[in-house]
Amino acid sequence: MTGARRKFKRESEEARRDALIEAALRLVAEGGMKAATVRAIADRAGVTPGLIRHYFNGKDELTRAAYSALMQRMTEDNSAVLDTAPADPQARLAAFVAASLRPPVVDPEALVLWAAFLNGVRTDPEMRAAHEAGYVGYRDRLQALIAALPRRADPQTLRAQAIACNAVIDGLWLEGGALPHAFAEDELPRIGLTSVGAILGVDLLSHMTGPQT
Amino acid sequence: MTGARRKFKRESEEARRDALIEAALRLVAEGGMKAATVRAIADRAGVTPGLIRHYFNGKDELTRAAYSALMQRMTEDNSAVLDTAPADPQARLAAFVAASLRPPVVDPEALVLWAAFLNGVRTDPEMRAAHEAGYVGYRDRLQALIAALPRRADPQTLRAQAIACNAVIDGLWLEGGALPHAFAEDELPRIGLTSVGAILGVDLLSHMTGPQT
DNA sequence: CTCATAGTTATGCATATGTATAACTGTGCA
DNA sequence: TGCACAGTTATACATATGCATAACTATGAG
Repeated sequence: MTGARRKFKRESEEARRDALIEAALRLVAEGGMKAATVRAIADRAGVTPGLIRHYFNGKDELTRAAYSALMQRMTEDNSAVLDTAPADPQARLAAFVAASLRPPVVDPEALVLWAAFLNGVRTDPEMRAAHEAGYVGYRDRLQALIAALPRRADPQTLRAQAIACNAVIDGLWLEGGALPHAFAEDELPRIGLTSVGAILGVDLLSHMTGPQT
Repeated sequence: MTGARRKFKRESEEARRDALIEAALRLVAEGGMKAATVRAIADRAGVTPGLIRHYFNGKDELTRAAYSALMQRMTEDNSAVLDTAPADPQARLAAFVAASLRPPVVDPEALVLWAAFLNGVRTDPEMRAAHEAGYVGYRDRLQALIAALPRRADPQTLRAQAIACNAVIDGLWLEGGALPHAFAEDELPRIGLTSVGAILGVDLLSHMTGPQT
């Protein structure tokens, strides 16, 4: 056996960071945080462990970067629906709620990732900040959609209703990820529209469109 | 320094197993699965690491036992309410739903534990079985309460509605654990009763009782 | 009181993990 | 072409982790 040194190709910083983050997320999704060791991550990304330290100050920083990327991806998936949504406020809200309860937002892998990072989010201030940002961003969008409904509601109840609707949606999102086979096609969006409609006192179910555009 | 051997007291098998399980759960709740090492668990339980192997075949078995204990405790907390619940079906269901959305069922620590064990539940067949048992147990109780309501509903929609209500409740349970400060006193039960009532087409909110008996 | 046994501790080991450091090499530039 | 540097690899190290084994001792039976 010749002790031949491994061949390699130089890549841009962005490409390498993305590859490492993606490898970390995949490993976490497959086997929990425990499975995402520096060696496993490097192997999955096709590099050697030392390179992680070249692009990140340590494993913790890579973990934080991976979580930020996850949050960003999820919020993007979700808000993209508003670009093609109709103008009618009620239909618009219905589209947003339904999109939050369908793939790719509802996804077993996303749930596992969320759970795996939960403790870090509690503990690490930076991860906590990233989480808060993503959470309030989503809730603000939801609240804006609710505020646009043709009805009268004072700011206080508006905010309370936004929290309530967000809770129902988040909860159903969790259930959909945890028990993918328990729900029939479009059953989750239907439950969500029923519940959110009940909280707001409007009918959203009739505005539900078929499976994503 | 005298190499004095540590003093110890003999305990019953049950006491030792309980202590080790409790120590493991506390550590997981505080720092995730990663924090629950054999040494840390033994230290927290006031014994030395070797003893874990005396009472469990390995760390995995202790982990499984801890999860089973957790599931058992949670389902007990929840079903205890039915013992003192009123006889009227509607009030009975309302009491059950509300209890599921109040402490001690809703609890940040419980959520963290749930998340920490999620990957193991997916992976390990035994943990999966324990989870399924607890889940269907809860859903069956809920479905029985729904079936007792004075209205007509065929078995198929009954089951679908039970799943939907369960999803809403679970979701709100999650939110309550994740954001303890986001909800006012009894706001979570109120949201839950509103949503479940909407799904079933009955009024549950008027049957809500004050904070737990 | 004696003593055997099972509960408990102490020690050691093989492996895994994160990180530091040095050696190598592909790549753009003069 | 040749060179210098940043990207990449290889190696080493200190510590942590789960597990095995042997030594010890609290406790109950006789």
